[in-house]
Amino acid sequence: MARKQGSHADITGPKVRQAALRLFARHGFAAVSMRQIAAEVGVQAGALYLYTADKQTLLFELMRDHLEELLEDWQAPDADPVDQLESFVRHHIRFHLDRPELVFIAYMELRNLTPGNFAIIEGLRRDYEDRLEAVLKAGQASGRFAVPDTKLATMALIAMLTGVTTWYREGGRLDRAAVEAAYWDMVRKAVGT
Amino acid sequence: MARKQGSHADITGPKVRQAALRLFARHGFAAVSMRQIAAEVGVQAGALYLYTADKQTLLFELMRDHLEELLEDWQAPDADPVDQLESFVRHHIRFHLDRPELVFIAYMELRNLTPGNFAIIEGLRRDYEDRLEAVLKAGQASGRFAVPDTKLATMALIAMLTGVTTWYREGGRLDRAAVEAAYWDMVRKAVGT
DNA sequence: GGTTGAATTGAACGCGCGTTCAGATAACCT
DNA sequence: AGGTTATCTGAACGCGCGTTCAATTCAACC
Repeated sequence: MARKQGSHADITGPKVRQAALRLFARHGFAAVSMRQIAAEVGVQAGALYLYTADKQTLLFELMRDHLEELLEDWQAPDADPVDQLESFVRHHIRFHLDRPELVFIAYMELRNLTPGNFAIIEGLRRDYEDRLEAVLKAGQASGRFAVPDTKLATMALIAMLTGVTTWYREGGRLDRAAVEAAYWDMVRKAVGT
Repeated sequence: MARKQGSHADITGPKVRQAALRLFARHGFAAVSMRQIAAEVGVQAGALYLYTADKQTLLFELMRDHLEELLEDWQAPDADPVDQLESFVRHHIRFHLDRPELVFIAYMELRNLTPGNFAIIEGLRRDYEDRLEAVLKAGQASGRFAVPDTKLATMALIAMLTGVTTWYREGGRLDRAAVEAAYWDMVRKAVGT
């Protein structure tokens, strides 16, 4: 059987990535087989290789696309460092709460990347960290912030904010606006502003 | 060959756990085989089953022992909430920097636990979170702290502090004392004290 | 020095893995 | 209607997996 209705490639391709995303996030890259992904898509395992070179590439492209979208989606606004920081915090929380599975994979499956792919992903991640550090440095220089060390503060704040995905549940005690506000309150104080 | 020198059980047992710890942390539970662990110990795969019921139990006991040690190692001092919080922060950083591999496993391999084992580990983790939240609640009640939400603040602070293991390297730009001090400074400010 | 038993080997079990590829199928084009 | 081509199947490849267990080895004991 093939070509049952319209062009299947435009449908199956995204389905493969979506199934891989779901399964990798739930069970981990190494614990998921190509046959499981194929079953989720509704296809035999061999057909997956029309849409990805191999399993490793499937993982790598999920992570790369995620980080590239993250980088595209936020630019520091032309404002003072405090407003820039608030913008960063609110965007980070929104973006991450919208993509819990991608966030999970991008942080957990680094060690399953080949060295070459790892270097690329790590570079993208560092670009993102540098964006935040630039804001902190600007604020520190202008005397608006008082952080003990901008690099350490960058890592500390990103870890704190990203952690929201580990506990936040839709429909829980706090809604997104409350979560955003609470994190921003803590970040604001932590940097001494 | 057997019993080459003294009692081997006392030596091989810990070696098995150590090898599993190292390999699970480096490559992930699902990506490590019993044969790899055995090779690291210097033994055939079958011999591992003298020291563990199965691979799952090996993972579970590493995580359980780690969390139980964490819980045993810190009790809130009889002091005001600010000092309790400082004690918690400094202990958390020290304890985690001393055991980066266990920390990594305990946070990353949760999804590879069977449901029963997962429930036990999650219970231990919640006990630890409750310790911090109790401090925050006490500080909030006495007016020393001003956090937006004690549960959210608990999760935010633990995520921030645990993140230290992802970037800290021995012999790097900052030593442990500086790291401890910097995190405490940010935590102190974040809770509004 | 013979016996015991803890410690380990090494082979075996059935199974699923990632990946390849020749062949089948069905939608499209002329 | 017939040919073309994108899409997918299904079988096959060699390999390593977690786990079991009879047989073996050798330090310790009598």
